[in-house]
Amino acid sequence: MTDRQDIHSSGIPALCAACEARHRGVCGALEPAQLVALSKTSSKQRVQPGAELVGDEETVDHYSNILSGVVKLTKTLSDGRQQIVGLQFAPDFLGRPFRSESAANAEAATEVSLCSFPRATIERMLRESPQLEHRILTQTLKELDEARDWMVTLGRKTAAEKVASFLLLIARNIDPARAAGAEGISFDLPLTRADIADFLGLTIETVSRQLTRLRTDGVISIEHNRQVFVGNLSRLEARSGI
Amino acid sequence: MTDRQDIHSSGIPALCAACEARHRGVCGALEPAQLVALSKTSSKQRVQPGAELVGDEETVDHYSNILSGVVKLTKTLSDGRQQIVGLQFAPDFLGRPFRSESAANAEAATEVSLCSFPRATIERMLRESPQLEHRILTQTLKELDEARDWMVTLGRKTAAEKVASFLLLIARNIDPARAAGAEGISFDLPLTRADIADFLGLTIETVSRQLTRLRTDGVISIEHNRQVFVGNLSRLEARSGI
DNA sequence: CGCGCTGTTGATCGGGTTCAACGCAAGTGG
DNA sequence: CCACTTGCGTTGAACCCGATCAACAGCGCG
Repeated sequence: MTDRQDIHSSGIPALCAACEARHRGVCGALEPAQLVALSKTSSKQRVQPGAELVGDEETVDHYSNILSGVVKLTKTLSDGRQQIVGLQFAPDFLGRPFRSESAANAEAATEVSLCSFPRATIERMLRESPQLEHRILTQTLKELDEARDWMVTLGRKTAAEKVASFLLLIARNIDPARAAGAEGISFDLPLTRADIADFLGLTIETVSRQLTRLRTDGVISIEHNRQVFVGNLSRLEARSGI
Repeated sequence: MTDRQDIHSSGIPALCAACEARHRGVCGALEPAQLVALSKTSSKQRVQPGAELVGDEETVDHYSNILSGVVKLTKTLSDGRQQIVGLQFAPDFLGRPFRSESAANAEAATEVSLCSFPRATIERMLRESPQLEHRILTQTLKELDEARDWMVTLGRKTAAEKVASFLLLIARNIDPARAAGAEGISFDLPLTRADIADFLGLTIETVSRQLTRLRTDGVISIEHNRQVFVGNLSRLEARSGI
C-alpha cells in the first residue's frame, strides 16, 4: 500500500485533476502512474437522455465512470415488458467486469457525462491492481444490497409505498446530505413517468395517480412535472412501508 | 500466480480433501498453506431446516461455505411482510464481506451443512490473497446478475410466469447438467409453499393454484407435495415469460 | 384418537391494470 | 402568428388478476 498523499502531488493528469471519480470513484484506487496510463486512453463524453450506452447482449468494448447524470439499467422480456433493474449515479463505475456480454441494457436517463476507457486497459489494470478490484467489489456489493432492497419493494409493497420509496431513493442519491437532515428538500426527478413505472413494476397511470395522491395529501408538491419538493421527509418515510 | 497443480498435491487438510468448496467454491483460490491455516479454525456443522444462520442486523462473527442444502436470504418489513431476496446453493460463500452487520436474514431452507470460519480469519486472508477476493467478486457479480433477473420476475411477470420461472430456477440449480438437456427432470422443491410465496412476492394460495394449474395442464407432476417431475422443460420455459 | 402443520380449493373482494379521453407545453411549418 | 402535431402527463370507467377470508384434506405425531 503506497502513501495516499502522493495522490495529491503532481503527476495527476489534467483530465483527472478535478474529477470526482478520482476521489469517490474507482480511480481513487489508482496510483499516479496508473492514472496517467489510463488517462491516455480515456475520453470524456456527454450524451443526451435516451442514448443507449450499452446494448443488451451486445459485446462490451469499453467501461466508463459516470461523472454526472443518471444511468438506468433495463431488462426487457420478449413481449416488450420492461423492468429497470438498477440506477447508477456519479461516480459509479459502469460496466460488467469479467464478461464480454452485458446482462442488461444501459441507457442515459438524464444528460450524462462519462469518462470511458477501452475494455482491455481496465482488465489489465484489474489484473495488476488488487486495490482497483477491491473498489469494484465494494461497488458491486453496494449494488447487490440495493438490488435486494428493491426486491422487497417490488415483491411486497403496495403501489403507494413503491412510489414513496422511489422518491426517497432519488432524494437520497441526488442530495445525500440534505436527505439525511430533517428539513425540506427539493430535487428534479431524473426519470419520466414511464421510467418510474418500469422501475416500480407499475403502469404510468398508477404512478401518476399515486403522485397526485401524495400531492393532494400535502406530502409533496410538484412543479413542471419533474421538480419535487418534500416538506417533511419523515412523512414520506411513513408512507414508504419501511 | 502459483501452479494450480500443487492444489492436488499433498498438504491438503483432511477436512478439505473431499470438499466441493475447494474445487468450485472460494477455497479453490487458496494455496495449500492457506488452506491449512484456514482449516485450523474452521468447523463443519449440519443444521436443520428453519435454523437461523445469520440474524438480520446482527453482528456477523463468522462466514461459511455452503457444502450442501439451500439457504434463503430474507428481508422483512416492519409489519411482517417478508421477501426472499436470494437463494444460495453449494458451494456458495455465505456472508457479507466488509460489513459487520448483515443486511438480510439467512436461514436454512433445507437441511444444510456448512463449513464456517471466524470473521477475522477470512478478512485477514482477503487482505493477503487477491485471488480470494477475486473469487468473492465473481460470486458477488453472479448474485447481482441473479438478483436483477429476479427483479424482472417480481416486477413484470404474472403469477403463472413467476411460478414457472421459479421451477426452472430450482431445476437449474439442483441439477444443472440435466436441466441443460432436453429430456425430463425431477427434483425436490427445497422450499415450502410459504417460502415460494415469499420468494415470488405472492401468497401461498396463489402459488398452490398455479402449481395445480401446471399439474392439470400436464406440464409437471407432483408427488408428496415436494417432488416435482418436469417431462418437457421447454414447455415450462414457454410459460416462464422469457 | 385428537392435534398441529402444510397444502388445497372455493367464494368474494379490491388494488392495479387496461382502455380511453383529455390537458398542456414544446416544437414545426405554413 | 397561428394551426397542427407530437410527447408527456393526468383523469375517469370498467375489468380482472391476485389477495383475502374461510373451509377442508392429508399426514405425521404425541
